[in-house]
Amino acid sequence: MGPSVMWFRRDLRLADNPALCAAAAAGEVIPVFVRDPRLFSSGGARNARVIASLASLRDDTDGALTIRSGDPAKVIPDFAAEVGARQVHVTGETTPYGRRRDGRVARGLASIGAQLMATGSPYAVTPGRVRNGSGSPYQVFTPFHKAWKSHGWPHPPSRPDIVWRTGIAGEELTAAHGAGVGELAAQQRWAEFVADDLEGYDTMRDRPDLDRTSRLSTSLKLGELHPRTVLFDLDRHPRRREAPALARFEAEIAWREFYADVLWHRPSSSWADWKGDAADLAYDNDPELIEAWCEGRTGYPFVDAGMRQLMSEGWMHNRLRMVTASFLVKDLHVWWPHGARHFMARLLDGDVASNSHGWQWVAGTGTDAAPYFRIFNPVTQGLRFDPDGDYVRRWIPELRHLPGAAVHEPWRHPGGYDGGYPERIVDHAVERQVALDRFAAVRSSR
DNA sequence: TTTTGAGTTGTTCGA
DNA sequence: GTCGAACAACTCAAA
Repeated sequence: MGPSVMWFRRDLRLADNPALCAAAAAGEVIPVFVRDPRLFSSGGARNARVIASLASLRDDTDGALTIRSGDPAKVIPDFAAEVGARQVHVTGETTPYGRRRDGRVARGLASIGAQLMATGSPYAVTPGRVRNGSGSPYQVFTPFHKAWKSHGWPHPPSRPDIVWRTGIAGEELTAAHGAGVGELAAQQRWAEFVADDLEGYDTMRDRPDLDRTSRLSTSLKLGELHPRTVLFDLDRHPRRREAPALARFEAEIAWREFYADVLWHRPSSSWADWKGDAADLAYDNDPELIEAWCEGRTGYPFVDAGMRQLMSEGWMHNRLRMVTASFLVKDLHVWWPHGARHFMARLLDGDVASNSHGWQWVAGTGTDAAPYFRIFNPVTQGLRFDPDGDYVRRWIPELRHLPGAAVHEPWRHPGGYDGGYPERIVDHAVERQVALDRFAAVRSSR
């Protein structure tokens, strides 16, 4: 039997990797990663993060990981022919682009007498598998969650003995190893989170000032860690005292799986309204307001702090993702894909399913969407979830001279603008009413 | 087929 | 300052 190719994509790990097990079972393994210009064109920080993870994976494969660039539909069949492999193993892909791409790759391979072998997926339960009593996909989270849980998932496979074939020519990795990046770092981060931050997660997760989330989103996105591994560990966690925290973390994983399932059934919902009845809502899409939002100078400290964290870290706390998204959609009257695109360009953990459907939830166009009257007040949210103002001061130097919660309302404090912080670009109370009126107009026209 | 209960994350107003 | 009600109906899922 000849060698087989293991084409890594959203599964940059060796542990709990059924596709890699399948490749190893067939004999010698040649690992490859393809830099697809379609996915590598935007966002320098994201590329750097992927490249750092690849450097780690290359070490873990005894240097065997080969890097190629180009359209996978050409690169992969060429590579298979070059190394004499009849099988290319992958983790199944579920995103709209990934599915189209894999279809083209499979046809390219077939034309040279080779096969694309898909095993598993980046999810505990492969999207499309969870169905309701009448065989339809779920459109509401809670029943999905219940069914998803009872569907169950297999025991994580143990790491196979792999014979890597080294010495295949490829491209150099242009970035140095990133500290704290890669499969081992993700496993360590998960273990640390369970040990230090899981207790109280159910309530603390909402506090951006305390920073008590797992910070595993990018590792899950890149597949340095598989959610099945996480769920398996949670199931076996001994401490009953932490039951609410365990349940909450599991539910967050379930949300990720739910949105992947929703997107799988409706690929167009990545950039179009899932629920069409908001399509005739009047949006302003004012470029100047959008730019102010992107750059974190709306004059609402909590919103701006979130946007600046995104700019600086390529990550934003979940509470801020909701608050900033609500502000763009409800206060600035911007159609959600404008915001979703910006998030995707900046977020290291940017995942089309979670991102688009998180935005649609806020905008009221998605599955199980927030009621139209649920409009976040950026000041109230700041006072509630950043009560001492520490998060705002961390990201907005212009407000560091204000003590405590005063940073949330510089307009109420003498000298509040002495640091050069901008005035509010809109009046929340006014724009909230505008948003409500526009929803009412759509309703009455139906 | 019909019915029934329920649905992530909020805000404001008035008693 | 605290608390409950109103903000709308609609659709989904399951019995």
